[in-house]
Formats: sequence, structure tokens, C-alpha cells
Amino acid sequence: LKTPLKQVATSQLVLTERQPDCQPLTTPPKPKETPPADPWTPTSNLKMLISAASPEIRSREQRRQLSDSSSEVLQTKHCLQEHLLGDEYEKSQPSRKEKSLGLLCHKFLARYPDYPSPSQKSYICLDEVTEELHVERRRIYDIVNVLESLHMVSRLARNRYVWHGRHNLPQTLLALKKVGEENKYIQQIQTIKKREYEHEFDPDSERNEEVASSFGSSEQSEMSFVELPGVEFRAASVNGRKYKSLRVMSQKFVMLFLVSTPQIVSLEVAAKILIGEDQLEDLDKSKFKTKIRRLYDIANVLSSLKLIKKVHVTEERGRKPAFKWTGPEVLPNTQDTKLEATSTTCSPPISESISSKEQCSKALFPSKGKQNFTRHSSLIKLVKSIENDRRKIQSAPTSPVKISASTYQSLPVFPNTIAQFPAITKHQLEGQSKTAEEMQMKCALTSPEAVPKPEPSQQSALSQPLGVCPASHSSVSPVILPHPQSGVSYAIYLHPSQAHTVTTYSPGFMLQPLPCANVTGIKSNNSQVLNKITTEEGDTQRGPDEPTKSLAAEERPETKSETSSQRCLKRSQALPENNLIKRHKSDEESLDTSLTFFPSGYLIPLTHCTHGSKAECSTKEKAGVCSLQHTAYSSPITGVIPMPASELKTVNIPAFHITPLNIMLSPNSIAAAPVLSNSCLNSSSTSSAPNPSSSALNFMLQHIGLIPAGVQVPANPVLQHVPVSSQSENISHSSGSTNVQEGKVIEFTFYSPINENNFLFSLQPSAPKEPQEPQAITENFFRTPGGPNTESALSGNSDGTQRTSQGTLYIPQRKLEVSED
DNA sequence: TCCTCCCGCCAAGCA
DNA sequence: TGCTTGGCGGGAGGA
Repeated sequence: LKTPLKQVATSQLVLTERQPDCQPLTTPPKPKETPPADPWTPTSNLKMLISAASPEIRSREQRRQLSDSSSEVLQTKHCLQEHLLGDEYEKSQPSRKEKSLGLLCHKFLARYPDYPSPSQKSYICLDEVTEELHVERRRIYDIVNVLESLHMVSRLARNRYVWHGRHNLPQTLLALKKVGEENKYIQQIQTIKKREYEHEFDPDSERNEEVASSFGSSEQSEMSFVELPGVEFRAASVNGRKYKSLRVMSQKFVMLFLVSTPQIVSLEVAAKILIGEDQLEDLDKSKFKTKIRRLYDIANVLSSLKLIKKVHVTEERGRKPAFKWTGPEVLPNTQDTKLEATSTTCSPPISESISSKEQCSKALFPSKGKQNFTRHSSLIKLVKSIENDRRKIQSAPTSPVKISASTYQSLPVFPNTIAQFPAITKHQLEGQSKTAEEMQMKCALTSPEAVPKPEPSQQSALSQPLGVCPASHSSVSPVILPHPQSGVSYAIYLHPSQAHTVTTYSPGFMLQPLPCANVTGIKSNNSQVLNKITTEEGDTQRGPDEPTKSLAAEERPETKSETSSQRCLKRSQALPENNLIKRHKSDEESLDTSLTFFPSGYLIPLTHCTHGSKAECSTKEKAGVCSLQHTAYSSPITGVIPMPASELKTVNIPAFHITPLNIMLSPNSIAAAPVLSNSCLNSSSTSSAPNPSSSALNFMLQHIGLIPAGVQVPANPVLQHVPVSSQSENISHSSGSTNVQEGKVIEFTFYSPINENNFLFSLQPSAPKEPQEPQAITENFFRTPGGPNTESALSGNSDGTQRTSQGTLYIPQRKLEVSED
């Protein structure tokens, strides 16, 4: 045995690649007839490095040595076996990890550039690859199939593929996302999660029927391989094993990430969905295991592509392997896509022409007759929500709805919803970007007089909210958003550390998502900010690195100019800190210099009052005198009412259309949980008249996922038990691991600091509190300030410019942990 | 013990 | 008919 002349650590991979049969760290045996291109000389090492960088050189070298290599390897192997004892030989073999598909895929990918120039097509010869990487052909197929599913390669002929690199990736992901939405993967995931909570996985026939019904829609639209225009699919077995192929599985797997929020998919759920789509073949364990195996194969390749990353989701039932999407965010429309592309350094700009888009959609929906992009499902949902909301407002008096424990159990989807509520906002973003016709339709469904149809000029003006930002922003300056219809502007005070997202505002659309604006950053870098919308929304598990994100509400504003809204802010600043404006321990330094008013919020335009005329509201607002019946609609009263937690009892939420901002609840501090309303909650202090505040509240809570659809929160809930908030401190931040814990108290505040027409709603996690009596965990989720009397909650200062309502949302304790390996 | 996934059999499909 | 492609599941390494 000869010692290599030089063997540097950095060349280890290359060496392994070249000679996988030799243990990389041991002295490789050397045949007596050493060829001139001995890999163990510095020169040959250099050659190998060059070769690794240049496929052409490598191929040439490879061809030259091809004839010798096989016999060499065999000889080497024999040589090793001869020189080493059985155990030693076994040890000398590369470990399982070194032979993993992921590593192999890394090697494979290293051979080709991410973005090959279109003029220079890279061809992949499977024989060469298998020889070069010293792997079985079979393994290469695994890799190639997944790459093919992403259109990173395409099959040219037998044994021959073309390397496209990542050029097609954005388009592919966009296409996959759309198909995923079409196939209602979100619902499927939710159905599966629901069943998980209800029963253990049990492949009985009854269950299969249930599954069958839940997957009915996807069966009808049995999906084949999603192609892109110009990237044809020429699989060898196009007709036969097409539907079970790794390609299709891979695409579906990716779709699951693209449609779900947060973009974490457990293998179990993915496998069940894939099984479900396979014509509901027996959900026996062997099939399930097989799917899981294949998903691991796919996941390994996707991980090598850095599209996903392995994590673990810990729930009550244990720790589950899952994967988290780490690839580029896919935004639904061209505009967003372009923004995304420009702000994603790893991707080249997407130049997607309309025609290619049409082609793409045709390719994506070949089996369906009508695949026009008519109305987005989220938009329909919104319309329904609004309709329901209005109906609720106009009909039955609000009475508490008790949710039984069984209901609690039957709402397994809900726990994830709160973690996903940023995605709801995102979803609305998508809806917002739909056509003007849709907007008008939506407007028509709402109060027409309150919501004037947007004119194009206004639209365009309003689509640039950032452009009207004050020229200079301190960390606490408001972001002014114009509102031409009302002649007033919206001002949003945000903390730069926790506000990252900005999107357009269109007044005709009643439920505009208006994510937080980074006051310091929005002017300079819109696209980046926009890009962050999705990446941060999708990752609700974030937290350790963003300790201040949700805590900015605890800070106070610092005003600069004397706009009306800012006067309000100033006023509030002068007020003593109440229980809702707390200082967070970890945030003390930043508090010294930067003060922020709202962490985020629901922008509630009071002009959209559905009951009573605007004038009426306005008058009453100014008068500061609100009848009980109108309390909910009417005026904000000046000043933040300082209220200790012990006094928090009631809340009144104006029954106006709520424009959700991006509510930046601390990802650590909340997690999805069913919310149990308290049957004891009474509304005796309110009149029996329909109380729109409950509708708005319900709408808002449903909308952000704090309560499931259909569940009603009483109009004027009164705190009867103190929620347990001791869990607030139990946020663990271990490196690489983020816990999302429930058992939190989320306090919320309604402000109207902007003007009489607008409300802001903000949520923030409560600061750690002393442990309180635990008996009411499941009975209370809601407590509000101001005492049992509704008016007292709304009354405060009477200068008619500001009012605050505060309350607390209790998230029952439950743990959902996502940890990264 | 369970997770992870390598490995290779073998059948379908293609040239 | 031989070769390519790839579904599939046993079973072993690793945590």
C-alpha cells in the first residue's frame, strides 16, 4: 500500500467520488500498473478539481479512462479485500451516509451549473454519470426523475437527458402551486389532519369511504405529469407507470409545500395524500411504508436542491418527520412573481409572457373543460365570510355558542390555522391581485354606499402606498396611506424591527391585507419587503431570531408631526403604561431609543359602517356619546384607556369591515388552538339589539383563524375566569429548534388613533405574567377590558379622537414543536 | 425500537 | 430480444 503523496481534506469529496469503493480516510491501495493519471498525485488532484469544475474536461478525461476504470475499480476492490480482514474491509466501505441519495445528488448537481447558458446545452449521459459517480444506474434514475419533475432535466432519448438547470424552476413551481390549488391540497391536508385528531390511522372500509369522499375532487382531476411549455415529457413509460412514477409523486409532494402554510409537510400527511390519490388503494401499512420510502427518496433530492429541509414536528402524538420548504417563494401572479424573482437572488428574473402563461395553464389543466382563471377561491371565501357576517349582524341577537369538548376534538384543523393566519393574509393578497371585476363584484356584495367602487386612477394611486410615505422615516414615523374616497389617510405606526411587509392598498376591496410596513425600509426596497411577506409568513415557526417582532406593541410611539393621528399617538404616549403596553425583558435596549405604536393591526375603516349612516356615526363619534346600540358602530373616544389587567372585562369591537393588516403575533407565543367560548359569557349589559361588534369580532377571529368558521363569540363576553397565562414564559429557544406553544394569552387592542374613520386593531402577546389560577383554561379565551358595561369599555377620554378597546385572547395550551435537524 | 433509505429484484416498456 | 426504466419492498444502518 502506498501513501498518497498529498491528500487534503477539501479533496475528500472528490476522492470519494472518484473512488467510492475505497475508504476515503484510509490509504488507498494502488495497483502496480499505475496509469499516468494517478489520482493520488497533486497533479492529478488538480486535474480532478478542474475536472469537477468543467464537465467537458471531465467528460474527455472520463472517456479516456473509461475503458480502464471498471477494471481498476474491481482490482481495487479485490486488492482491498485481500489486504484487509473481513471486519476491516467492512469498515473500509463507505458508510451508509456516504452512499446516501442526498450525497449522490449533491455530486450529481455539482457536475452541472445551476443556470447553464441557453446556447450551451449540457447533455447527460446516464452511462457516463453512473461510471463517474460509481453508482448503480438505478440510483441515477431516482435523481433524474425528481429533477425531471422540476423540469431541471428532460429526457432526450434513451440514456440521454438534457440539463436545464434552474431556469425553469420558478415557472415550474408556479405551475405546481396552481395545480396544487386546483387539486385542493389544502383541504386534503386539513381533512387528514382532522382525521388524525379524531381517530388513529385505521384502514377500515368505513374510513376509506371517508377518505374517498374527501379526495373525491382530486380523483376527478387525476393529475398527470405537469408539463411546462417547451419542456416535453418523454418518459419511457409514459402510459404505463406514469401515475405512480417518482416524477408525479415528486411534483405532488412539492405542491403540498407550495399550497400549505406554514410550508411544512409531514411525511405522513404527504404519504396519505399520495395514497389517497392513487384511487384509494388499500390504506394498508405496506403501501403506506412504500410511499414513505419513496418520499424519502424524493425528499433527499429536493433537499440537495435546497428546496426543502428536514424538520421534526412534535405534536401530542409524538415526533413526526417533516420537511419544510426552503426554496423560493412562489407568488401567484405575474406581478408578484416578478417581484419575487427580482428579490430572490438565487433565481433569475422570470420573464413570463402572457402566451406562455396561457400555454402553461393549458398544460396544467388538460383534463378540465373550464379552467379559466375566474374567481379565486379565497375571494369566494371572503365574500361568503362577509355575507355571513352581514347576515349575523342583521339577524339573530348574539348569544354565546358553547363549544363542547367534542367540538374541540373535531376541530383538528384549527390548531394549525392560527399558525397559518399570515397565510390567510397572503391568500387575501392573492385575492387582492385579482381583476378589478372581482373587486367590483366584491364591492357590490358589500355596502355599496360605504364602499365606493374604485376608479382606475385611484387604484393606481393606491397601489403605490409606499410612494406616499413621508420622505424621511424615523423608526417611529407613521406610514401614511392615502384614502382618496374619504379624503383621509391611514397612518400606521410600526416598529422597524418587527414590520417587514408592505403591500398595496385598494380601498374598494374591503378586506385588504395590509401587512406591516417596515418604516425604515419600505421606501428604499419595496421588492425586498414584498418578498419577505411570504417568506416570513410561511415560516410561523420563526422566533428565536426575531425576539422583538411581536413585542413592539409594548412600546410607545414617538411623534414628530402634528397630524391628527399623531396627536392621538402623542396623547397615548403621555398616558401611563397600562397592562397592554408592557416592556419585554429582552427588548429593553431597543425600547430606549425606538418606540413604536402598533406592531400590526387590522385596519378598520369606519366608513364602511354597514349600519346607520356614516354621518350618524360620525356625529356620535364626535359627541362621544354613544347609545348602547350604537356603541359598536360609533365613535372612538380619545385616549388610550389605561386599564390594568384585572379590570379587563368587556370589549366592543366596532362593526366595521375589517381590513386585516399583517398581524405579527409572535410565532413563539401563539399556536393554533381551538378556542372555546365560554357559555357563561354573558351579554347582559348590552342591548338585545343586534350587536354588530360581535360579528366583526367573529369575523376577525375567524378570519385570522382564532376560532373556526361557524363558531360565534358572544357579543359582549365578560370575563369570568382568569385565563392562565403562565405558559407565556415557556417559550423555548433552543438552537435549531423553535417551539410554538399554546397556552398563551394574547392581548389585543383596538385603537382609533388615525382618524374617526379608521380603526386599527392590534394583537400582541402578553408579557409574562404571574401564574394565575388554572381552572379556566378551557372555558375562557376571551376577556375584555372596561368592565361588564359595554360603554365603559368604549368610553374613556371624550375628545372624540381616540379610543381603545382591549381584551385578551386565550389560546389553550397545546404544544406544537417544529425542530430542525 | 423506530426511523431512514440503500439495495437490487424484476416487470414494463422501448428500440 | 436485449436493454432501459423504474416500481417496489426487504432489510440493515443509524439515532
